[in-house]
Amino acid sequence: MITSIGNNGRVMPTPSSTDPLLILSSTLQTAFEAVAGRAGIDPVIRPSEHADAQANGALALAKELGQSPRQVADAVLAQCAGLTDICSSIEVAGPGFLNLVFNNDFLAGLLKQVSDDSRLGIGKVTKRKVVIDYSAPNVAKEMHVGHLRTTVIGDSLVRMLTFVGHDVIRENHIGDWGTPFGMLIEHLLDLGETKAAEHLSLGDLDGFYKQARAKFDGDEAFQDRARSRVVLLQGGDDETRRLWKLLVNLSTQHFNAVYELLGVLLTDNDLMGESAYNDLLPQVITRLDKLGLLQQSDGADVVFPPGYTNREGDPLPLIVQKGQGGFNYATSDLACVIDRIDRLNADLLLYVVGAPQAQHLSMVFDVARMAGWLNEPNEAVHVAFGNVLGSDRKMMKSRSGDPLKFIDLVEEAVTRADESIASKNPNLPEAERKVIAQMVGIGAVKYADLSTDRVRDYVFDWERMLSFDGNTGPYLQYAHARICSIFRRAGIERESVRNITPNLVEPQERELAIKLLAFNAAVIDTIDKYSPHRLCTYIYELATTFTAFYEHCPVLKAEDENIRQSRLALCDLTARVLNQGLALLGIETPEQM
RNA sequence: GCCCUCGUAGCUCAGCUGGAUAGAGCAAUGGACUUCUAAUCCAUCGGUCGCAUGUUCGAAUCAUGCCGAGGGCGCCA
Repeated sequence: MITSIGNNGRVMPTPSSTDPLLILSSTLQTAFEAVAGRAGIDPVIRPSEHADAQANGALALAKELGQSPRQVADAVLAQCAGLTDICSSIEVAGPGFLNLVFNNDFLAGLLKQVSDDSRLGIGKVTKRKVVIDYSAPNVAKEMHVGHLRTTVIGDSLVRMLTFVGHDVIRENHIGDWGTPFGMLIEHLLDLGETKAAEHLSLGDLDGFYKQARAKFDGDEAFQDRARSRVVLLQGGDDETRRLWKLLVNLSTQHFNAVYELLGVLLTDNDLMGESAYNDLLPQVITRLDKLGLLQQSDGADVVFPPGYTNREGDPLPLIVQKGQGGFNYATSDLACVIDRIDRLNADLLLYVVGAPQAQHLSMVFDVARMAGWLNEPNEAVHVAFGNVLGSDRKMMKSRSGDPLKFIDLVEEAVTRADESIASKNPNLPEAERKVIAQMVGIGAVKYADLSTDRVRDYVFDWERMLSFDGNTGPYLQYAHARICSIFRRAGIERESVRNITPNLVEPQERELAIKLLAFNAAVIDTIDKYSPHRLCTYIYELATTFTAFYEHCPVLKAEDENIRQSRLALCDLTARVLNQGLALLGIETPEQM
């Protein structure tokens, strides 16, 4: 099954789609075009509160045709005689809307198609080579809540992009280079390698960093040592490189432990730290110079991309080589663009980086375009996210006060989940409960982060994150667990009901069917905007629609065997979509909780 | 001073490719459990969609200007 995306990023309907709204859209388009007497009319199909769907196209077309919207709607309706296999009812309503009610057999047939499809109706898209830059913790620094966002959002985008058929390259651009390493290496030497290794392997990266920083700030002799150590490091001195590598390895071990605990896909193979681009940096300058883009400003080498100004209203430069001759992050970000496009042949570069970097990245992309390194159809996108705020609504900065350590956060979430499960389901053996608590606790943390619009600031709240009510991970997992429980209790294999075409009678059954068939659209929309919260909203709506069905439509106690079989099929498909949807967010679904 | 993002119910958030009466959850109130796991469901309560003007048949959604919050603005990354 192929769902193609047009160059406007929107989904174009294809006959093989299992999305009833798409099918309706392409079918009604013909009717609208017949009335308009020209091609390219959008019927403007939307979900509706007054019917299963509504077509708003008549209102827009009325002016062009010099008729009233209701006249246009009536004319379109007259063209829809052949639609009876899709819609059981079409009527004109209000100022000129077409209210459409789907034929039950049509919906049931689509459900069967989705059920027969291991991809649950999610089509593959035209393949692109995508490089996604996310997580990016700093060596010898603790991962904190800020890293949580980029890591969790990036991981979920990786899963979705891969699933729809893109070739995805993960890059973890760790901060493993630059001036702080002078002081870090000198501090390592002061402590002694063995003691430093013990210190760092305990995961107390911040303590190590702070000690080094304190010495640097208060001790001039140490400052001198640190500065000359940086020179040695950048000059490629063997012993210095060895010590540097030691620091990097100890840190990445810690990162890997966190990634594994979180169930994030990043591994050592994805490491592409700043140091990896070191050899490319001089080239960036020479190439910009050859292109005539390089200018001198206050002793630094800079490029002036148009459209940026500083406080005084003067053109704002992107500094690519400092007055002292050193490179900075602009240089290395430009090297990244070159490397990702030239060496990796990527055509889409995603940067899951905090919103405060917007101007910097925008300038880097502009300079890359000016230099001809980034051309259509290749594109770079800043997948920006907002700050993590405390309950006081102030930014949670690692500097000020006590930073919330990543690992402590996850452990507390798991502990709380464990306590909840123990109290709600005391018969569950402890070993099983521990496994489930891990899924629930970590799922809660991830879902809390993913379920709000990423560009907005995010209020970090223990209570809400771990609450088992409302739009939370545990609620969704619970809906899934309840379905599994039905099958477990009845001793029925899930696979055994997959040859059944459901019979949709009750309103809750129809609602559930329509929601299930919207999965593909939700995933495509989520990817189109790089906004996981859209998928979260869909899954939450699916779960609430399911629980309404669950309350109103008895499954195992259904009045006859056909209804029972039909409802079992609906349950199974719902569980599969919940499971797949949450999997695309990087969240696991326990079978009981 | 300039630029960017955000402003929706008491709280936390959806909705923003313009469509009918703006939706959830939490909190508050009232119901439904010898259960297909009540970690749930149903109902009630709660909103000048920051303000104003404009575009349009139609604006929470688009444009412009204000107000408020946060962020960014030359050698940290």
